[in-house]
Amino acid sequence: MISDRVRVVLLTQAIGPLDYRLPENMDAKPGCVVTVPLGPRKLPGVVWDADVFTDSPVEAKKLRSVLELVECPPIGPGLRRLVDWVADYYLTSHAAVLRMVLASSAAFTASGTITEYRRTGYEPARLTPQRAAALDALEDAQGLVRELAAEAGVSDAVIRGLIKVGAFEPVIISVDTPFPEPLADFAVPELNAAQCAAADALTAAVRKGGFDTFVLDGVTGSGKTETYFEAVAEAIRLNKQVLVLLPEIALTQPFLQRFEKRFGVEPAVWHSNMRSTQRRRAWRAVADGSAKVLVGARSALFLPFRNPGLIIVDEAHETSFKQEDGVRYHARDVAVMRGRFEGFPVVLASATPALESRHMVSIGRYKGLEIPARFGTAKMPEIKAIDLTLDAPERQHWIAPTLLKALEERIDRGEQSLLFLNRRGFAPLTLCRTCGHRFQCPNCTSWMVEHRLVRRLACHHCGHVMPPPEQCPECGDSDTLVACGPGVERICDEVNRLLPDARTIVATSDTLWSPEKAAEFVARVENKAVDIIIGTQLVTKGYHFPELTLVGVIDADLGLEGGDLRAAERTFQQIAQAAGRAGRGDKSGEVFIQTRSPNHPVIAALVAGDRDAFYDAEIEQRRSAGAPPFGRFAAIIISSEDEREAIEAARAVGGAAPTAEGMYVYGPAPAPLAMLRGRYRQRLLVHAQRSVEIQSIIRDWLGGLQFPRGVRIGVDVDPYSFL
DNA sequence: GGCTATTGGACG
DNA sequence: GTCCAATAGCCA
Repeated sequence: MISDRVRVVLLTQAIGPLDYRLPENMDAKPGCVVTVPLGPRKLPGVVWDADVFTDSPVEAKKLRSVLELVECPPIGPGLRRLVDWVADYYLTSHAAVLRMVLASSAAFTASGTITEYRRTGYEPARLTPQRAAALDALEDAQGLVRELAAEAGVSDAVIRGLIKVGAFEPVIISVDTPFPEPLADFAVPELNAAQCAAADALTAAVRKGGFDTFVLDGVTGSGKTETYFEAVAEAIRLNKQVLVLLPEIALTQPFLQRFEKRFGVEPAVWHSNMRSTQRRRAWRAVADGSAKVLVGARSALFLPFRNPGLIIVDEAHETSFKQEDGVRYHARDVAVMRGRFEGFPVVLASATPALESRHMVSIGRYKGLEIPARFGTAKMPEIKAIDLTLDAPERQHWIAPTLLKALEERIDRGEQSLLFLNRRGFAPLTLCRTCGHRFQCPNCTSWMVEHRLVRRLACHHCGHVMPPPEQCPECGDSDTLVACGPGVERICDEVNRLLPDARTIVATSDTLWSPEKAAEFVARVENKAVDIIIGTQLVTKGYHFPELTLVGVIDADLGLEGGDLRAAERTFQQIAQAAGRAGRGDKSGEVFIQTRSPNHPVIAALVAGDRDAFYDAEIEQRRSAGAPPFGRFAAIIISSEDEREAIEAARAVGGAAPTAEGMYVYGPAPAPLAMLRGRYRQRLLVHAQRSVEIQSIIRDWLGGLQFPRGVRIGVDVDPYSFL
């Protein structure tokens, strides 16, 4: 006997999978999207493989019937295994992951359709001359009522009457316009030998199919994109779909242009602030296989590709691939798992691969592909350190004389420069000269950052803003507030004062917040309407400005503070990426790194251009500390609006900590951002050897505890932010 | 006793 | 998540 019972994962969190009866006429296999009754409500869910869950089945008489089968392509087995894996690995619910797959109702909204009609073959009993003429003329026709009436030379009412008696039937047509097909051979570029070798390896893997992971490691300006485009082309030829993941929306615009030059059309796009109709169109086109190439942010990873053949993770070292709220997954790692479950190659492209990725190459799990030199005549820039203790800027200035002189030279020569400082706004801290009051966010443990361009103080964590106060709220003195430290806006001010003729532009997420703004920025720089760009890490990625020959790193020591696990690696990557903007055309580039500790291994490695030595030293340090990739961490964050409640709950978690061989639990302690968005946060840190199954241990540990309402527990597996 | 506020399960 | 029923708290 075939079981008429199905397991349904509801999209509502905190309700586990439930069993339903399948009506006889309904064929809902695992992966099908359905609606089911729950109490008085009607909820969406997905039929799931029964063997994934181990709970004992509910008695048959409790079962209610599935209400309807939603008209949408089912979620395939590979993607279902990925959902299982993500839910298990990142300690979250199937519901939370499935919501990303169904992209908050993109799957359900059936709007954007029109209804056409066609003949059913039924002959109505009452056959007037008009009806007979219509049936005769519209034998194989299909169209809107208006169109059919016009074609048959009768009135709309005749057709409507025929629809009513059943001689015509409705056909639902999607108005979503299909995405144009990219052309694999639209503009095939000339590749150099190193690019060719890498491209051949990738195209061979795409052709062969099956899972494999490649680390495409090419210095900045080496033409990584052109290289992996060959693999994209091969997938298009084989009629397979491709996903390209980018770390920031700001990068999509230049990417789309490069893509169009190579393949003749723009690819489909996916990111979080799309309109719901665009979202629906992209979702459907991915699901029915008509969108061949999709470029997207993290969340595109969970789209239901019908026939996936390749995922490219561009700038794969970027920490923004780690999702920090909701389901805290790492897109790079999930991409690799998706390739494994669905059997296709995954490419991690970067000029500065993550230590983890390099390690996987060295132990033979991933395949390394290197492009060691820049493309064409471009040479790697020369990198020099400026010792700020010897070559100091004036008081309340941040540009050392040597760097200033270099900037002047570029202006004289009509070349462009980039000043890199990873700090938005004017000044990171504002304080009162009289009483020492510091402006702190009322909801977070962080300073209010002055943004002079928009005349506001803003919290970069929760978005709280206030107008710049006239007087100190503590002591009441006016005109005593001073800005401490530099942000990009302040550096821009300094440049404008010292080099009044220079045309400057500030490039941060505040100024390039939309693809249009980003495109405008690119156009201004390319048209040489800008001499000096002052930017955060946003401009260190993806952009290619041939006239840019000087990069100045304002404060290389900034990222090294705080001493988190990846501080050195991140600083190295950021500065290497910033430096990589220089000298990408036929003019050679020069990079100055301002630092107070020129002998720090990170700075020394950058100046010496000795990437491998830095990576090797860093990996040894990780090994001896048992840090990733040799060991693993998980953070347990306990938060509440009430501080005492948070502390007590955290103590309870700490008190119940299990002991396991090779696992250590630290804390609880106030989380590094002790207050965030009005919630007090406590943290425990779990450090374990790789062999320890921390997921099941933490699941059992927290599952056995009860907390007052208002206390929230979040687990961050493989945390990136130790902030 | 009778009223309202709080909380723990069930929901299939 | 939302509903409901059992329970606790409160006043007269």
